[in-house]
This record gives sequence, C-alpha cells and structure tokens, in this order.
Amino acid sequence: MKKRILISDIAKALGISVTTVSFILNDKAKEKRISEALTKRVLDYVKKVGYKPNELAKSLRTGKTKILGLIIEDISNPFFGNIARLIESKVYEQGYRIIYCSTNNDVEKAKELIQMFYDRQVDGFIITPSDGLEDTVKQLQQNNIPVVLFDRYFPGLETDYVGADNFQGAFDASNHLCQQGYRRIGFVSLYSDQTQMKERSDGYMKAMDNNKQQSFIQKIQMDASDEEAMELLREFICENRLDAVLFSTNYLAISGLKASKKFNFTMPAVIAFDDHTVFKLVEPAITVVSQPIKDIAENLINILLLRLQGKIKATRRMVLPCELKVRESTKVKVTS
Amino acid sequence: MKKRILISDIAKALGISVTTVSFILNDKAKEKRISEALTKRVLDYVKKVGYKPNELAKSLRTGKTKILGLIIEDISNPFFGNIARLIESKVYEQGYRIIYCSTNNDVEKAKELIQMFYDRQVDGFIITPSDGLEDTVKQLQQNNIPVVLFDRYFPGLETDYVGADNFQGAFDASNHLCQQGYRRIGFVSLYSDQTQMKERSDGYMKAMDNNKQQSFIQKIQMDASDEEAMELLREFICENRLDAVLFSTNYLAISGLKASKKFNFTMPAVIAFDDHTVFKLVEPAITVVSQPIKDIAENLINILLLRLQGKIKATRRMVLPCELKVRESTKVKVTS
DNA sequence: AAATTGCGCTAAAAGGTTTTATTTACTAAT
DNA sequence: ATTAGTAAATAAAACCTTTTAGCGCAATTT
Repeated sequence: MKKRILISDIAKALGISVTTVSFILNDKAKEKRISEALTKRVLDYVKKVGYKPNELAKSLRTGKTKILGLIIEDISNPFFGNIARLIESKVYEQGYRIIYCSTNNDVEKAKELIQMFYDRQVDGFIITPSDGLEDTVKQLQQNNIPVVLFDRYFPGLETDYVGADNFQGAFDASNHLCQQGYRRIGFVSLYSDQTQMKERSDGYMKAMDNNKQQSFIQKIQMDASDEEAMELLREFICENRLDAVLFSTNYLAISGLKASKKFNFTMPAVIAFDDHTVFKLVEPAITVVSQPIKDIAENLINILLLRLQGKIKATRRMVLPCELKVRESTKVKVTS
Repeated sequence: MKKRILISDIAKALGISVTTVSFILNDKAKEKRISEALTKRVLDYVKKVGYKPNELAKSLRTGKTKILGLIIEDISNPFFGNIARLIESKVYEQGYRIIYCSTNNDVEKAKELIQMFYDRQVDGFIITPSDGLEDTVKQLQQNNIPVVLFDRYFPGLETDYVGADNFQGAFDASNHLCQQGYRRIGFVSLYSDQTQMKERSDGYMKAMDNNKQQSFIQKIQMDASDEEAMELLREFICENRLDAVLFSTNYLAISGLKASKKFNFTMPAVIAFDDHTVFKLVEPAITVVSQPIKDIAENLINILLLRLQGKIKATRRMVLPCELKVRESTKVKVTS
C-alpha cells in the first residue's frame, strides 16, 4: 500500500512552489506566465511519477464535483436502461461521472434521493420527474443547480426538457390503426398526471375524433400488481370486443401479452409505446412507437453541459419526433 | 440561493466549540463524555436549522467516501439491470451510494473505469470482471480496497466472489433435455475464458457424457454483431439438425430466436441461461436456468459491507443454486 | 500536602487542493 | 537616479470537516 503522491511532493521534488504546479496542471501556465521551460519540466515529472490530484480536495476547494445525478424511473426497464447507458458514456468523455438511482415513481423516494445527491454536491441533474416533484425541482433551480427533465415535465415550471413528441406518436399510431381498417380501438394508460401520458392520450383521442371513431380508454393504477393489470386488461379487451389496442407504455403492453397468454384470448392488433426486445420476437411481431433514444440522450447532456458552463440562459424544451415501426401485429388489413 | 450552514455556525450560535458539535454529531458524545444536556441542546438545534455536514469535507478528512463502485458488463441487460437495482436499494439503506459504469466486456474501458473510481476514492468495488482484468483487481487488493467479484472470478486469485452454480445449472438443464427424449442437443457459448462460461460448458458436457450423447458446441465472438451471430446460429442448428439447444446466455438465446424468425426455420427445444421477459411471452415459452438474483445481490453487498467494516479476513466464495424453470419449450416429449 | 484521576470541553492540526494577493528581480522609461 | 512596468514565481488563505492532544478544575488517592 504505497502512499499517494501529493502536489506538495512534486513541488518539493522540483524545488518550486505548490502554486506553480497547480497552475500548470490546470492549464493556466500561459495565463499566469509560467515559463515554458518550467512548464515542461513539471509536466514531464508529473507524467513520470503518475501523479493524480485528489479529486475530493479539488471538489472541496472548487465546489464542483464533476458528478451528475441521474434520477430515473426504473433502471431495469430497457427504455431507461438504454438512455442511462448512452448518457453515461457521453458524459464520461467530457470528464463527468454519473451517479444514478431509480425512483420507481415514488415521490418520497425521489425527494430523498435528490436531497442526498444535492448534499453530495452533484453539479447537475437529469430527472424523470414523478408526480408531485415540482417543488423539489423548483428548489434546485432556485439554488442554481442545473436540472434537465426528460420524458415528462411540469407545465407550470420553466425548465429545460427533452422528450419525444408523444402527441404525434400516439396520433400517428392511432391513425395507422384506423387506416388498417380497425374499428374498435382501445387505449391503455396509467392513472397519472404525467405529461407524457396526457399527450399520448390526447394524440389517441384526436385521431379517434378525426376518424369518427368511438374511444375506449382503460387506465391502470401505477402501483397495480402484474396480476391486477392482467385482469383489468382481459376485461377491457374482451368485454369491449376490441379489434386493436394502443398501449401507452411498453410494460403495459407486456402485461397485455401476458394476459392473453394466461387467459387464453387472442390479442387484437397491438401497438406499444417504446420498443422492447419482446415485441420483435413475439408472434405476430408488434408495431411500436419508437422514441429516438440516442437523440434524447445526446440532447439531454448537451443541454446540461451548456448549462454547467453557463453558456445558455433561456430554458430549452426539445421535442423530438417518434417513429412508427410497423410490424406484423398491424399489417393484416381488416375489411369491415 | 441561501448560504449553506456550517458546523462552525452551529458552534458559534450555541457558544461552544466546533469539536464538541462534531463529536455529538458523530455519536461520540458518550465516549467523549459530553454532558447529556449539551448533547440534547446541540441535537435539537441541528435539527431545527436542518444542518447537513459537507460530505466532501468529511470524506477528505476521513478518507471514506461512502460510495461504492459498481462495474458491470451492461446495464441495459435486464439480468445486470436487476442486480444493479437490488444492490442500489440495499446499500442505500446502509448509507452508501453507488456509482456505476458498464464495461461492455471491454478490458481497457474496465481498467480505465476502475482507475477513475479509485482516484475518486470509492470505498469498495463490486465487479463483473472481463477477461484480462486480473492484474487490476490484484492491485486493488494490494491497495487494501475491498473488492467483491460476481458472475465470474479468477481461479488464480483469492477474491471474494458471489455467483450462481453454473455447472449444476447447465448440468440440470442438459439432463432435463435428455430426459425429455432429445438426442441432438447443442450448446451455444462465447469465445471467452470467463469462468461462468467454462462452468456452463462443463455442466453441459458432463450431462452429455452421462447420457452417452454426442456434443455439439458452437461458440460466438463476444464482439460479433447480431447479424453474424444469427447467421452462425442458423447454420449450427440447421446443418446439425439439432432437436434441442442450450444457450449459455439470454442474449444468445434471443439472437437464436431472432434467427429462427428471420430465416424462417423452426426452433428446436430451447433452454436459456438467465431469464428474460421475452422467454415468458414467446410461443412456446422458453425454459430457463434462472439465477437467484436477489440472493446474489444480497450476498454481494453483505460481504462487501463486512469487508468495509473489517469484520472478515478470509476470502469468501459463495456459490448459489440455480433454478430450472420448465416452460413449454421443453415440455413436449420427443419419442425417438 | 502532593500527586493522580476524571470530567467536560476545546484549540489547533490535518486532510489536499485552488486561488488571491504579494514578492522578487529585472528592464524600460522619465 | 528614480519611477513604472512586467515577468515569473510564491506564501498564505480558503474550502469544511474530523481528530489529536491537552487544559483547567475538582475530587480522590498516596
């Protein structure tokens, strides 16, 4: 267990002051008019002995930790998992690290986590806010901590935000179903005030209206068990004799598939929001509204990094287009 | 943006020394013989003003960050994602945070990440080591940093480890296939020296030997694209006219399913290592060797926490039993 | 009476950086 | 000969804790 080498060790070894070494290591040699000769000497020596500054001390002094907090709904959901992975590798290149936690849509947990991260002085946040988190986010902003929301936002709060065009996505999907000739088209959503759900719901309704179709809407409790969800879905689909269903999330669609398997009813045409491996492999493969995951991740961190550098002042709301990936589940045209 | 309150503010407000406050806050009031009256006064005041110590300063002084590094193969794989989620919530209760990164089985990236985390002075590591990471792990140990490996280990290195009984799992699965009457049973694995792969392979071979069956083994490059894997698998399954296949990972099995769909051949009986939502929904549902995810997560952090507290000295290797979850894919008995 | 012990608390050092304010030694200008 | 200016480097403060070593006093022991 060899002792860590310190900046003072370097100064001593080279017979110069700690300040000088610090300036050089922080690329302020020019600005502080350190001679090139000395600069080189220091740099060479530092490389030779493999000195790495103590990040804690650095953070304590500068107030910056170079750590970003990622608060997401559920890391084990591939949609969020993929975004997390992309974000992680992007910020990594910029010298930032992320520290993350899942909220599972529990406000209290989310609040606690944010407080925790704040106490640990993360430099900024990326958050998928659960219902009721508005005040907490506002507080962060008041404390000048950069926050970028994603997947959903608070209509009454000026925040940076990146998300998909949920309305358009749901609208296109619903329209597609109408065009394929389906007539009894259901929509499955959650009891939640989150904006993405509202937008998807609005998109569906608008399409139904435009096509002069009746709407069938079933909402599920966010904390419902898989069993409860399955039972509700069976009833919703069978009792209403639906010939198509738009699910507002991938896991709701998966519950639907499980239900059809368990209760042994044939699934009508299905479209799901957010892709998932399951949907490509199931028979028939399921049409999805796919969010531009890569774009979302990139924009999230671009905005956050600009904020951190103080390069933007106005809030940015980015809405990125979804793509309808048509697969077998909606290809069969129903002739009425 | 109100100023953060410091321990010195508290001391000043109460007219006592910083030291006293610190002792009280760190539960050393008894030990340091601070009077109960004063202790209570301080505690009350601290609660009233909502003081939270600066974790950075604390860490700088104590050398402990209360942060654990989690180095996993791929956060977007549900197997790892689930373990990560469980670990995260477990350590959270103990006042630890985790900071994680995916390696995607890239040794260089893994080394870099570990170095990075080490520089940031994480208190300990949980690592799924990629091939070639042995020396790095050894160095951590030499620097007295607790490390617990999982999913795989290095035979030549004494380390704490938690993993599943891969041999038994593969053996049981293979035996099951034999008992169901299958005669041309293939095994799909990776070109990798990782122990879990070796053990699964050994389990399969042993079962084939015991049942006097021929072995068919196909390995895939770890960095192979989905397309390459699918092509190889088609060939392997079709050319050898296999009537059953044991896949050594969930994503290999998924590639197999994709291949059968793309190239339109009927999949033989299938068993996959590690469960996945896909396997429950596909037709027929796929039998899996399921690892005890919860047990694994719990043991990982138990061991790590004990290490951190210096409560154990001998290395621990925990091998937990797998469970064969029989589903439709292997239920049909083939009469030869 | 002198020495020791126990009590309740604290001053100051330590942890390792960055940054502000200053010094020193020159050269150029008045 | 004095002043002004500049280049190159530095001492010391600051960031906020924890922890070591010790102080002053009263009670107890020798």
